[in-house]
Amino acid sequence: MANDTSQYVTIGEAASRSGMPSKTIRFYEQIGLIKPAQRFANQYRAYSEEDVHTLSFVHRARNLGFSLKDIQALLSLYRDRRRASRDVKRLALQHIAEVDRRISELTAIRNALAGLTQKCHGDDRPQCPILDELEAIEH
Amino acid sequence: MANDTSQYVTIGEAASRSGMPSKTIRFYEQIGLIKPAQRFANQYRAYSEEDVHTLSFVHRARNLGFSLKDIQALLSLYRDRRRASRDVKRLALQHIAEVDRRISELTAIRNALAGLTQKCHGDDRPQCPILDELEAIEH
DNA sequence: CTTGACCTTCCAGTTGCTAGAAGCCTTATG
DNA sequence: CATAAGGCTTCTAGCAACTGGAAGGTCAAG
Repeated sequence: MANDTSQYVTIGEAASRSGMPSKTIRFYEQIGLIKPAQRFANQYRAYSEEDVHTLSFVHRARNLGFSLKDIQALLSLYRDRRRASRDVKRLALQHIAEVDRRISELTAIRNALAGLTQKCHGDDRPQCPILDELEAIEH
Repeated sequence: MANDTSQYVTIGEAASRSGMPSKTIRFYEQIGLIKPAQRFANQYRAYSEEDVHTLSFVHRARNLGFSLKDIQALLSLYRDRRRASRDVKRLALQHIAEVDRRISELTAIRNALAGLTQKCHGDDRPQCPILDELEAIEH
């Protein structure tokens, strides 16, 4: 396994090259996101350049917030030579819309919270509008 | 249970008044976030005004994105008459910081994706920079 | 020859629910 | 009075997307 000119690397190498923990790689294999790795004679998983490549692809897509389901779709588009960029773009645009939704949701939350905290003394006095407004007694 | 003047309501009522599904209320009880509900003679869960109140509190806090762990802390501060607003404010500020982090993360993602999609024709041609850059071959 | 760093498998736990099965309780209607 | 609809009960299992740990095999160096 100390053969630098070898085509194949162990999962640890693949992990550090792709930026994902080995555990995650095994997990992806287990759930069928990536195809079962080849094996060395000693049963260790063996990854080719291309495999590492695919792993990086997955890693990047995850970093962009694509779900594993999305990634499955992206991977099959990626492997399909006759893929239409239309499909890829549609997926990406959908994802952007989703992310935008999340952002505005979080922004609303953030502003609500900021408003509440501003009204809270933050000292030893027990009075705190945050709890009071969370309570929101209607009477 | 047809007694309108009763102090106590069933889980369904509590659910619609607090805005949470019954299932979620049972779940919160199960994990110990809220204390076990009292029971009617027929074993149905019985919720007082105050209980419903607490449930609304939890619901609001969830809507503000507080984790159940945070809410546990908020609830105990809320129940503690000698609570200092300092503690509440600290929790809220921490949460704001967390939300801000999430927002900028998502914004970065969003921008990266927007950049990629802009370069993608989105037609029948197989060429798509989204996949290419996700790939990010270094050579 | 042993140590330590890898690797293997399998199982459990995380967060915050949600769905479903199987069965009891209550009310309205025929 | 039977029965159907709806709400309630418990329990179990599943979702995403991992992460951690146990128990053990393998390999290179000292």
